[in-house]
Amino acid sequence: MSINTIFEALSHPVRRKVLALLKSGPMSAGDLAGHFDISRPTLSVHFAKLKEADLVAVERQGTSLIYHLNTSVLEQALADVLSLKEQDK
Amino acid sequence: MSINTIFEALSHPVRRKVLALLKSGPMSAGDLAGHFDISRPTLSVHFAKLKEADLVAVERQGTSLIYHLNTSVLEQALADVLSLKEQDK
DNA sequence: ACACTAATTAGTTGTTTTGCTAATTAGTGT
DNA sequence: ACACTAATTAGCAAAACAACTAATTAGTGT
Repeated sequence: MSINTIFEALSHPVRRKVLALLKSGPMSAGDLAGHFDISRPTLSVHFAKLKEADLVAVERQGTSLIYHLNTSVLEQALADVLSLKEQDK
Repeated sequence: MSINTIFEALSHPVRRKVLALLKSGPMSAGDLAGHFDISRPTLSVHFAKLKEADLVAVERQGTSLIYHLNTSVLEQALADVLSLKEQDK
């Protein structure tokens, strides 16, 4: 998992807000969508980027997809920034 | 200083590398340029974004511009992410 | 004033990202 | 099998970003 992927994921306000919302606990895509003014498909692409960076995990619950914050990945990324290391360029 | 500006600044690998280089101490634009394969004007724009986010400070020394890492701003930004707050959207 | 060096700003171009609507996949219930 | 709900993927247009070259600004020395 490249630190670039993580920073790319963190670079958009909507995606950071998603993480902030998930901090209080897992939520379905639909519940998350309720907090934004953008279309569901657009939001879905944001979810995909967070997933690609491994910042969130998904689990299906019936017809819903439940998103969880992957706290450890986020914290590791930040620790890396504090020491300002770059695994790759 | 918006957290969005800071994240936008942190989102590019070149800009993160600049911060990493400045971690060992202040450097001139020219010295920094020696560490990259991109043109000076392009790099200059990267510097401007770091400055806009207040992640670095600049000081003129003769004909050179010396860049300093603004450690406290960086650390505050990361602390904010750890708590995942968003000052603005 | 002129030349020289350091660095930035301006203008342009190609690429990447974002966001939309439409279409598709997946699961549940009848 | 069909309808219904949840969410994603596909395809496309608009906006934002990054890179280049050329031109400009700023400082130093002659």
